[in-house]
Amino acid sequence: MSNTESSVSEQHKIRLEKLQQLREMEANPYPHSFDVSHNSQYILDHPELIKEDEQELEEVERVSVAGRIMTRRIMGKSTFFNLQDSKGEIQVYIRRDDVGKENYNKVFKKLTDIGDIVGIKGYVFKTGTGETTVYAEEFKLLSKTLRPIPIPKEVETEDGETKTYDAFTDKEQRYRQRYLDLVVNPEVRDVFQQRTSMVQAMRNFMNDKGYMEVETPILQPIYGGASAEPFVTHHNALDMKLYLRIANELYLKRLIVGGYDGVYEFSKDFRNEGLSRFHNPEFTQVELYVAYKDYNWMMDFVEKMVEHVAKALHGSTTVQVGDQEIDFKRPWPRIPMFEAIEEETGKDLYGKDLSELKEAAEELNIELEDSFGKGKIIDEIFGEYVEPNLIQPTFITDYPIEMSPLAKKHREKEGLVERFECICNGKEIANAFSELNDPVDQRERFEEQARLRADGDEEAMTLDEDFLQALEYGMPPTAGLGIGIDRLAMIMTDSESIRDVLFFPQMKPEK
RNA sequence: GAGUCGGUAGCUCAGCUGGCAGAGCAACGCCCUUUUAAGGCGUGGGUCGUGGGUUCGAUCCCCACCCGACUCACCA
Repeated sequence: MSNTESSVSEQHKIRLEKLQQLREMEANPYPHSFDVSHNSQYILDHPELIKEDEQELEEVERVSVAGRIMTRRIMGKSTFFNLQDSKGEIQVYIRRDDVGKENYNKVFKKLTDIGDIVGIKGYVFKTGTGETTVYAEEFKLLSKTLRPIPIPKEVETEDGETKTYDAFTDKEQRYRQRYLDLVVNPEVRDVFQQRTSMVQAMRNFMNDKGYMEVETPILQPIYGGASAEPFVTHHNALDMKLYLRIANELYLKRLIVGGYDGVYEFSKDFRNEGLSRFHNPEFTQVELYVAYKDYNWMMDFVEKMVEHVAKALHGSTTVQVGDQEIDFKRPWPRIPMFEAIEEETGKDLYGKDLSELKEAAEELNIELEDSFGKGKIIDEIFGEYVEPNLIQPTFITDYPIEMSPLAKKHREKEGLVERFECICNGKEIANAFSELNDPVDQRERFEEQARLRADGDEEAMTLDEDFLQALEYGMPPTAGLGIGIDRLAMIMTDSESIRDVLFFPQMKPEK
């Protein structure tokens, strides 16, 4: 929307005029700073700040608060309004005779609007109805808003419930103008606070173990580490094609070759695929690689870390997600993939060849494409019959080798690799292997991927010669892990859509 | 990509069978010094998502398109 005369709303025009008037009376509508001494939450939590009736004014501690005017009740020469800061809301009482006639009548009453950001200095008292309130001795406009903010009204009903009127609910508007969503919907601020707490809990957990947080390239000449369609870009000076990473696995493993015992990275990854309530083109994963460990050790680690996260966020191992209660208390069940499939479908697919798998898939009404190999067919059956039923956190272990070109062969079971996924609420939240460190085997796996690509599988991995070279210099036995941060955040915050845990989800432009 | 539903004032929403565009809050003017959806009296505010069509006349009916939500299919 442009600010041309014809397109601004009536209310916008009125505020532009108010801004002009403020400038003419030399009341700066955008001053440079304001000393804030207290926040709303602190004041409400500290009743000793409240002025007692018998107390002299000089003895009372002064507070200065700042924030946005949310509601206003003007009663002539005095006014109550609610001020919202980063921690919550507090009521302010302001009187003409305390803050000055011009300041009150003109600047505050005439030229200040709901939504404007103001600073207040004064003391804390309790009103006749018992509400802790800041009594304003000084009032200062800190930022004049030009657009009306869609502030909802709240009222407490007789049975003590809070009823909200005119809530800002339009999802499209909320996603496009997240800043307004955050101003107006406190539960949205909570969700993002929890997301940040979750990441911090994980970071602390890994730091406590002595693992090192690192940064690896986002722009990669060869994309790898996952099966996905990449975004492509171009470097002008080098005149070369570059890809936005779809994963950072191969770089972190190079660092394990380099001698670190444990490295991890919270990484934005990019996949050029469809959008849905579980998929955003850019999303966050944490990947962790630990030397001298295997996937059994990693299962223990994941259980401990996620249990720790649940406790850090909710003070308990249980989390309410929709109408399900999910309990992250360890240990979690560990079920080999083929056993899980047999349990749900009655079919034992272990050791079956391609034509037998195709037959089984048809009996199970799975639609197949010609390019599907053994791994893909098994994955389809698993995704259809098993995954959606796994609500409580569960490790599915020992995947077919065809699905996992970077995982080490199983030490006992032919045709399988030492890989697990953690499924929770019907979705994968973690994926891990005993990492393949045999450079000869790894080269063969890449070559197999090349054959799959030639047969039409566009997501098959590309051979990364430099990575192979790194393995040829020797990588210790290593356990590797990836956890989908957005997915885990959805579970931990009981959010139905990935858009609700991303500040700025991908949207089409409005026009 | 397919299906369903939606887009009307700053916000939340009505709008009948096609006949001058409505409400509450917000805004504007006046009154009001312990209110809390404060209150009282009064006033203004609209590209009805966009573009066509039918019609004397379209927010309403028809066609196309844009944007979104949800469901389904592929990827985490």
